[in-house]
Amino acid sequence: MDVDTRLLRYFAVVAEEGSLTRAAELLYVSQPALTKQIRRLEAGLGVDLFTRSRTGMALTEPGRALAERVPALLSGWETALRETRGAASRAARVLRVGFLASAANEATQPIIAEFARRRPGWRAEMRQASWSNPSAGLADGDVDIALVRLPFPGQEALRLLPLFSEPRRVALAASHPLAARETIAFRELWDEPFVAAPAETGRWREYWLAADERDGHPVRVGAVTEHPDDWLTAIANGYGIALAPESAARFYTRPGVVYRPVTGVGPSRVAVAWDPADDDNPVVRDFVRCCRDRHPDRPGGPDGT
Amino acid sequence: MDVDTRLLRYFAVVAEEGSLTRAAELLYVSQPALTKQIRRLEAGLGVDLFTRSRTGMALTEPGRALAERVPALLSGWETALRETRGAASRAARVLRVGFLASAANEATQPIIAEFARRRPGWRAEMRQASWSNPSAGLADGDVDIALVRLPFPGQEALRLLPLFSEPRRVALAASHPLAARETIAFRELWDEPFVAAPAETGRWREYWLAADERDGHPVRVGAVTEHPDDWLTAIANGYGIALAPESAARFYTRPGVVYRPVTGVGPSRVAVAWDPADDDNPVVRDFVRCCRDRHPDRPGGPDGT
DNA sequence: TGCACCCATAACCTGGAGGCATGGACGTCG
DNA sequence: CGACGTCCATGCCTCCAGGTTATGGGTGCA
Repeated sequence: MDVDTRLLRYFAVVAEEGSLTRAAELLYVSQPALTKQIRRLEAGLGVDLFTRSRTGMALTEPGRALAERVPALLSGWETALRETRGAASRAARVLRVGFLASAANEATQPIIAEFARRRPGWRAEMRQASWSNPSAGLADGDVDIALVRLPFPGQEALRLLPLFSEPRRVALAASHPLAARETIAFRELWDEPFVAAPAETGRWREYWLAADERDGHPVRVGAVTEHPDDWLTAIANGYGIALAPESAARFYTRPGVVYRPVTGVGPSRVAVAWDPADDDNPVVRDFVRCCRDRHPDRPGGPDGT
Repeated sequence: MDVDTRLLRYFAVVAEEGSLTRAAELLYVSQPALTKQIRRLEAGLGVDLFTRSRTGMALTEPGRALAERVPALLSGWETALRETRGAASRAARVLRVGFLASAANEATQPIIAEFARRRPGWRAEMRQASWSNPSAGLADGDVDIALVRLPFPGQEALRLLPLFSEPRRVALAASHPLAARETIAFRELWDEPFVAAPAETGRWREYWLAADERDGHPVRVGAVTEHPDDWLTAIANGYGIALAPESAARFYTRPGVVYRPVTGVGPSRVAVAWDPADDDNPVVRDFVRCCRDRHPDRPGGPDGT
């Protein structure tokens, strides 16, 4: 009997949630579609996987047996997928470089240029990640190397080479009362609503909300965004304010959004990160060397191309 | 990205064969269908898996990476499938008993009856296997225990308890010249065409062609059959003759087919077989005990129900 | 030059997977 | 006790994926 990994994912979620309705929401499909799929799976196996009741779906004994195996199958496929794509980019002499919007800013261009010089024939494929993905795809194996901002969850499992740090500023709507100020102390912002990263980014989100610099004062979240565009829009619309690296003031400008120096929060550190499995990968090593050689020692001064 | 195991199987065969045309034949689909599927896989992965040429399909480097992983994924799924079905039959108190057409014949009924006595609440689900499957589904995990005829390929990996042996006879068309004879010496049959089992059954097929009792004389195969019905038809139509256990003369009769004693070939041995992993399975042990207790010591004498 | 062998493409058909609306069982609460 | 809420199942519709046959287009070989 053949199955689709999608079907296995569906099954796994239903098994986990114990409810078709809830699982359907998580999976972004309609409940009848899930009903049909699960029944199809059961029919194909010739086995009842769940006992239905008003309280939901409970795994049967054979259902439990299947549920034990499915995660390994799915992650096996994910691994195969990653390996295949990794092999493809190696074969094509492409280094997949993930970066967070606003990660390296001015530093990026010289690093890429240096890499092109050091590795003729190779191409660095730049992939911008959304803020829901603070490792910029490295944790998922989608890229070979990444330019990131520390700290982020999962960084312990990666190699990290810090490149530089830069002060953080606060971005706020031009119409905001504090926008008139030259400099702002962070504690003045404790009660402001913030534009935050998605919740699943954990420590990363905390860091940009400066949760550690609030003396336990709770955070107000006015909006959640994943991309610079939404972020700027949310700030311009006054949904909230946000901390941002100094270089964002040069890279992400928009009428109605201003950046102001802020005291009382630490700087942001930029690093290059890679998978320990690539420690011996000469292309990755070269890229890291490019980063070390080429990161601007003075984070100011955009240098064009 | 989601995939179907079917797609992975397709890919594996194309990778193995190095040719869409040949793979399509093996998979019983049309060549354009395979073309489309493989291209779809490549598109989904965003990776070229093969280089096409007039000589066929050669794996690329990433294609090779995928091909290395796929067998493990497929067998992982097969395992999950078996475990789930096994759990289902345990939960339903069903012992899946595989048997070859004509394996135990008269012995089967008393064994089942004894099992019902010894394990009230349990049910023995009898599954007749075709002759392309001499382990009666045990090798594939489709059944928990099997009544088989020795020898067959793969028996070394199983537990076997021989139950009894019975002489072999020859089945031939009533119109066959030798049908008039009371007894036939096997060497008289060396040049006769035989009705054989499918080639993939290896040693099992050999045994029923009595390849060892021919002094190297080559076998003529007149027809290949998988089921008793085809087998009887082939013999009645004169496509060939065949060896059969003595009990087949009682169980598989048809106008135009006669059975005659034959000298010069060894007897056939019936055994009960199970997976070593089930050595401690009390239900399997019970069934084995039923076999030991209940097999007819005198293979003759049909005893009805 | 014509053929044989591959793979790709085109046109068409069917079934499966999705969506929406609704039904039916059952507990809960006013 | 009846109205409602919460599940999962069903019916109907649409659309796409996967299959088929027929055909095209390279390329080596006789």
